[in-house]
Amino acid sequence: MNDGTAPPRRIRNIAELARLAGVSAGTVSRALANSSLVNTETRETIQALARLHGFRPNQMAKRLRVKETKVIGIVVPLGHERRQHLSDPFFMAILGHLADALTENGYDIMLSRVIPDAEDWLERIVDSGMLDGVLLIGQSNQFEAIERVAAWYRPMVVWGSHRPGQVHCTVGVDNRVGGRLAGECLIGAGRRRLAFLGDTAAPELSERYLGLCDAASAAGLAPPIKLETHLASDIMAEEIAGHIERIGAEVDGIAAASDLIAMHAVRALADRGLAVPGQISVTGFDDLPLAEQTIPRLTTISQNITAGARAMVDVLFERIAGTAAASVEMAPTLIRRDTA
Amino acid sequence: MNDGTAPPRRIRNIAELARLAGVSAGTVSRALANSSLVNTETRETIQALARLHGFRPNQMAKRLRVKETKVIGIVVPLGHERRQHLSDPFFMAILGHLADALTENGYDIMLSRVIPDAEDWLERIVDSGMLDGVLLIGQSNQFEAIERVAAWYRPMVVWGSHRPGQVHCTVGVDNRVGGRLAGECLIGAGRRRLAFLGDTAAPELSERYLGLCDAASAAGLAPPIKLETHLASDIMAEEIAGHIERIGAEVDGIAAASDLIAMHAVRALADRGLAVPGQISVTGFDDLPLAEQTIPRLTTISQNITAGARAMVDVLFERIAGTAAASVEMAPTLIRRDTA
DNA sequence: GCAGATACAACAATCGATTGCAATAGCCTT
DNA sequence: AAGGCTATTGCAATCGATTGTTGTATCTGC
Repeated sequence: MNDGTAPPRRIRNIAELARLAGVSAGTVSRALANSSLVNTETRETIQALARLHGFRPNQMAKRLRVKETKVIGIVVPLGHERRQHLSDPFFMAILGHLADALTENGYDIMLSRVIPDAEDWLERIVDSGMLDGVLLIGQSNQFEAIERVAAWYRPMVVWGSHRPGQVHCTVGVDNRVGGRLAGECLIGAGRRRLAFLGDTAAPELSERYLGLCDAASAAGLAPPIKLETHLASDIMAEEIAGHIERIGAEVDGIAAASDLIAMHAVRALADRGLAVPGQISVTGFDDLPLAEQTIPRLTTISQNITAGARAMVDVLFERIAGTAAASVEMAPTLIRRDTA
Repeated sequence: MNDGTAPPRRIRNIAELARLAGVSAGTVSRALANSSLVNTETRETIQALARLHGFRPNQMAKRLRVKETKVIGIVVPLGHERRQHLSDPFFMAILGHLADALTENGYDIMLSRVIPDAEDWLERIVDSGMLDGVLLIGQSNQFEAIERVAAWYRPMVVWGSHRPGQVHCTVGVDNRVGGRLAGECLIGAGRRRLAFLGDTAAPELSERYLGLCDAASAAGLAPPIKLETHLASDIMAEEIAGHIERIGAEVDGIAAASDLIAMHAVRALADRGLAVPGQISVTGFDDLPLAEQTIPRLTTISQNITAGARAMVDVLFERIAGTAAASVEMAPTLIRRDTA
């Protein structure tokens, strides 16, 4: 009655609309699905009626019936990190790309940040009946749990490291090579006393450390110091500051486990009057868009997040379709900028 | 037969488990829900059986039946931005906090990044039957669409500006005051030729610009120049560089619409040999964790994202419960650091 | 004018759980 | 011993759609 458009009375289900249209529920369902089984005329009548009342079929019911939810779970396990780091820029970057790719293909996204305390956390997610597939961002320290589930659940792809013989399907860069690249860069810049800044509980990060060791030993240097750092950004800052304070002049080259850590390190070094790259060189890891905008610009190892996200989605779809698509391992590259 | 634990034969639904346990489906349902209606002994038998077979009831079916999905939609409308900016650090920061608060309360999160081309994009989300409530991050240029839906859909809370008389419920800072604070800071630093760097299509950002104008006119200055900038980070960089190139010496104070924009601006200024804050002052907006880690540290307007996210969730729950909770407007504060 | 094909729509089963109600058995009370 | 409780469990309806099967006009060709 308001502006020509008729009563905004809300319709709650197909049955009601069917009654209104004088047909059966089945016919309405087919009409809304644009099935050619229903007469063009009635089809249009019904669609018009639906539009008029702003009716949209309940997705929950539909999905229950057709056993396809069109929802993909994106899960971030925070095993070695009680504190949230959903706001970690790397995660955000990859999430953005995943969201793009999934949305394009008509899938919705269910986001879970999980603190794996319940032991069967992954089973619970995978088995909820709400998801057609799962993308795991990072292995954290949950390698076992992931393997266990991967043994019977196919549509799952994990961002992280690939260990020979593992069951679950991963997409990621060769972290060991990445670590080596960082080391070679530092050594090439004349640095001899190296340190690794990060948390080695996660396999990805531990591989990077090993790569750094490879480079050091190839150059005949002592194994790099390991400086543990949590990933939650608030404590990270002071932890890093503490490390820098402590190791000060003992170290002249820092390979950070991520760009974010590298940024904090550069900041902390500046606070203590240590010039980067004048006195100390620093490398990051990830090559986030941000890395190019800092002062000084970060020298870093590129993960090609865009391609990685795309690969994860492609592989996932293949697995949903039934193909047993294999893991993807990409080559990291060194991006040389200002800090090393 | 593998290690003492019995056959891993998978059970697909409650009926199957019921047959196995020799009881009816209803009893199994109650047993798994730990209802006191079922005998303690049988209850435990059933639970043990479920555990043994790794059975977990289908959530889709449950949720259809009880008409409560325990899922909240977090939606980012990209009306004035075709390109994705899910990776925008501000969005990521608030998403992290929202995820915490929702997960704590037993809710799952459905993430949608929407390009509102379909006209009824929001109706479609809200009406899908998949969500108990919706959190909208930013109004973009979709004020009308949001108002239209808010007229009949209660459990929705929007991060953004509150215009007098609007229907939909918002949580956010007073952006106009924030803009004024930025302006006053720049003027207090002796700057007289101001510019606003950002996209004024979104109401939040436009308010910030107006606040900046307030400050300028109060100080008897000419209205600040408006420099339009897209929010997608890849084009943002060159756009900002272009602006800086063009306006160079004409401007001595820049109020950026966000911390990210401010960072890019500082970077672009450095590239052109303009010292910050020596020759030009810059302010950001948001006070992301990052703002403290850049070199030089960003002077910025704080949004208190933590409190904001918490407030959004609180208000949303009240609205889900039926209370008509009102909008929340927080006061922004100036965080004085190095850039202005 | 009739067999057979065609087009359309109604009927009813199904997806997998939840839950009000009815039924049964065992126990207590008087 | 009969009536009344209580503790358990089974039965069946329900949530809201989808879809295979069946039924009935209408139409075609001969």
